[in-house]
Amino acid sequence: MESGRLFFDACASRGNTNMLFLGNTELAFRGRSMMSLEEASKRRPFFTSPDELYDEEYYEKQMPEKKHRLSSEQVHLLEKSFEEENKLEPERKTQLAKKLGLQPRQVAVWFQNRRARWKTKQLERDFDVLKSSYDTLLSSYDSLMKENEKLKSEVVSLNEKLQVEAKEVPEEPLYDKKVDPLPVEDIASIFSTRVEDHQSSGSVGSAVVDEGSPQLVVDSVDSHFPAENPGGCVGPVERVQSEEEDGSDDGRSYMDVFVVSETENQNHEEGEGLVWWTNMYYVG
DNA sequence: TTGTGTTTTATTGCCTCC
DNA sequence: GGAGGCAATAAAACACAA
Repeated sequence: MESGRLFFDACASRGNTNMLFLGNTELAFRGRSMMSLEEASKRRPFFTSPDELYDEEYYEKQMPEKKHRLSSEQVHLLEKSFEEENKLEPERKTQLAKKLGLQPRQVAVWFQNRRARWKTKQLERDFDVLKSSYDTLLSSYDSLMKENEKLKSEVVSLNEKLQVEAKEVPEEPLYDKKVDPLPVEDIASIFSTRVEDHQSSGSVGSAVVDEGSPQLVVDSVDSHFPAENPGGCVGPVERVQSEEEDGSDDGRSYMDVFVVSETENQNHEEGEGLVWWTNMYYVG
């Protein structure tokens, strides 16, 4: 009784004028109603005031059935039908309604609610998939970051080692040496001289140049000087190797030179020359 | 028993399609 | 303009812990 009262109150409070409670028949109509207002009022008189509803006898006769749940068989059949097709054509709707002993409207409402539930579940599934994908990405991002940190610390450690080693070599680093670079033309003249295949003279990778003048021999074994591009500056380094020092007895004076390339297409930072070291010696 | 949270049934209002 | 779908919502029914 109380629930029925509440039901009426709720409908009234919501201004629900579209509902009629006629005995055991609940009629919902709103444009596409199952039964017109005229038809309904022919069958049962519409109650005139809520007070009438408190009369026990009247209430039992007039009030609508409580919301009832569908039986498990009905739900099972509806579920089976939903699996086949989640939309309901009018023909299928009436067939199902007949089969289940329900109003076609109830079948339609059941499908509608079922679709809403399916959609909610689908959203949950999509969320799970996305979350899993996000977690995987996050995990690989984390490991990349760790790897990055590890590599950075390796760089730092190697730099420290380099600094320690730098202290052990000559106090004045070679690359700080101030030299008067030879003009490019002079270098070009040096390297434009005839270059013999040093292999023929027994010294692998070396070349003897211009037999007439003091000969500059480029020892290509230690050289990283590109033979096809001798542009740049050449400067002597203090070390002049004597015959005694290296134990050789070829009658030649040795000197180390370094070459600073000014070539545009070299791979070096702006303002820095790319330095090639080479061992040269004059043939005296 | 009762309070509370969840599920199910149903309504309402809006929108789209024909 | 009617039919039907959908989102939002109400309310009954149900489940369950305290």
